[in-house]
Amino acid sequence: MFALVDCNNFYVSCERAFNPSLTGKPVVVLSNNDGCFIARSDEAKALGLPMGGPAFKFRDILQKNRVRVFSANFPLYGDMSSRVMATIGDLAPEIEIYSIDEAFVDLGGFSRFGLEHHASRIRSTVRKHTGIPVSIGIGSTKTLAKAASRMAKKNPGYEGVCMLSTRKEISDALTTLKVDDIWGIGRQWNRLLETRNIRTALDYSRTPASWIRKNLHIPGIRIQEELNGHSCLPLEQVRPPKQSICTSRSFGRTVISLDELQQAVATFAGTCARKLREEGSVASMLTVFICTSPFDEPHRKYRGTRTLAMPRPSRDTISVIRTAELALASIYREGFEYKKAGVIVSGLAPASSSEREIALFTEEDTAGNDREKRLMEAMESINRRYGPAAVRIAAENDDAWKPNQAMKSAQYTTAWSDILTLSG
DNA sequence: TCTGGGGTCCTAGGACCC
DNA sequence: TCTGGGGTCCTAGGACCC
Repeated sequence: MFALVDCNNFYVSCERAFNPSLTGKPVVVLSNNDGCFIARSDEAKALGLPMGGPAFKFRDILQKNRVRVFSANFPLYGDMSSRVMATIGDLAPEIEIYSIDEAFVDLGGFSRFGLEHHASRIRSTVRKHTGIPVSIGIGSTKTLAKAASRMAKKNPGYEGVCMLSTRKEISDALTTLKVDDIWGIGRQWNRLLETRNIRTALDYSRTPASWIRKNLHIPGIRIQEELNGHSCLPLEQVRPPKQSICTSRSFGRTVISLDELQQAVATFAGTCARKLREEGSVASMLTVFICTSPFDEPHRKYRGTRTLAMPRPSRDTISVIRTAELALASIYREGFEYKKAGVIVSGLAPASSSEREIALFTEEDTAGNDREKRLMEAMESINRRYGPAAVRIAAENDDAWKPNQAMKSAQYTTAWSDILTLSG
C-alpha cells in the first residue's frame, strides 16, 4: 500500500509555524513580484480567493477581510520541507519526495501496526516536530492514495487520514471524485472528457481503453489502470538525474534594452551553471527565451527562443554565460517591452563522464578545462565563506530587473541575521 | 500600474541515414 | 506507367504536475 503525505496549505503553514498570531486568520502567500496567490489558508479559500488568482484583482476582498498577505519566502519553505521530509523518513524509510510539500511512502512493512494507525502517528509526529499539519491518503496505487489524501483533507471526520481498501470504499470514493480532481487530468483533458459526459473518476475508470488511448495517449491509460487498482507508477526512492535545469524570472518592471536583458540572462545563466555543479552534471545544450507579457495586445507580443550547442559539455559559469549571450543576441528584437526571460540547460550528463571524454581532446582543451574547474572551485569556496555573490562574473547583475517582494517574512531557519529579528 | 517558477512526458514533423 | 521501408535524432509545441 502507498500513502501520500501532503502538507496542508504548505506555504501558509510555514508562515504560521513562526507567527502563531496568524492561526485562524485568512492568510495568503504570493508568487514572485507579489503577483498571484500560490497558497491560501482555509479562511482565505472561504473568502473566494482562487489559487493562481492575481492579487491586484482581489484588493478589495483582501483589505475588507484583513487578509494577511506574504511575499514568497522560498528559502524558508525549502528548509521547512527538508525538516518535514526527514521526519516522515524516520517513520517510513521507503519514501519518495514528490514535491516540496508531498511525499509518497510505501507502508508495505507496517501492516502489523495497522496502516491507519501508523499514518496517524506520522501525522502527529510531523505536527509536533515541525508545526506543519499534513493529510495522509492510503491506497493500493499512487493515484488512489492521492484521491484518498484529498478526501482526508476535505472531510474533518477522517481526522487527517483516509484509507481506501475495500472495493466499496474505492468505488464510493471514485463516485464523489470529479474527473478534473484526478491526479494527471488537467484543464484541457477535462474539457474533452466533459464532451463525452465523463464526469467522475468512476466514469473515467469505465471508459473504453481504446478511446482513452486514442485521445489521452499513454498517460491517460496509466491513470485508468491506477484508478482500477493496477499500480503503474512505482515508488521512486532515488531521484533520477535531472534532464534539464531552468532559471527564469518575470521582471519587476518592463525591460526594453538589450543591455538590461543581457544582465538578466547572464545572471540566470550563472545560476544555471551553479545548479549544474550542485547536480554533478554538465550541459551540452542551452536555450534562452525572452518574452513580453502574455496580457499585452497581440501586436506588442513577442516571444523569442533559441537553442545552441555548448562549445563542449560544461558546467563552467563563463562558458555558460558566453553561450547564453550568443543565443540572446540572435533573438533580441528592438521595440518590445520584455517582461520575462529564462535560461534552460539541457542534454545533461554526469560530470565524471565528460571528464573522461575531455581527456580524448587536445592538450590545450584539457588544460583549459582544468583551469575552468579550478576557477569555479575557487569562486564557490569564496562565496560559501563570504556570501552568495561575494565574487561573480561582471556580466551578472540583478539590480535592473529584480522582482518586487514587498511583504516578505524573515528567513527564520536559514539566515542568522533574521533569527535576531525574532528575538529582538 | 499590477497575472510565478521549475520540472517531466508525449507527439508530430522534418532532416538525415542506410 | 513510375519513386520503399525502417530507423534515429532534433525541434517545437502541448499536455500535465507541484
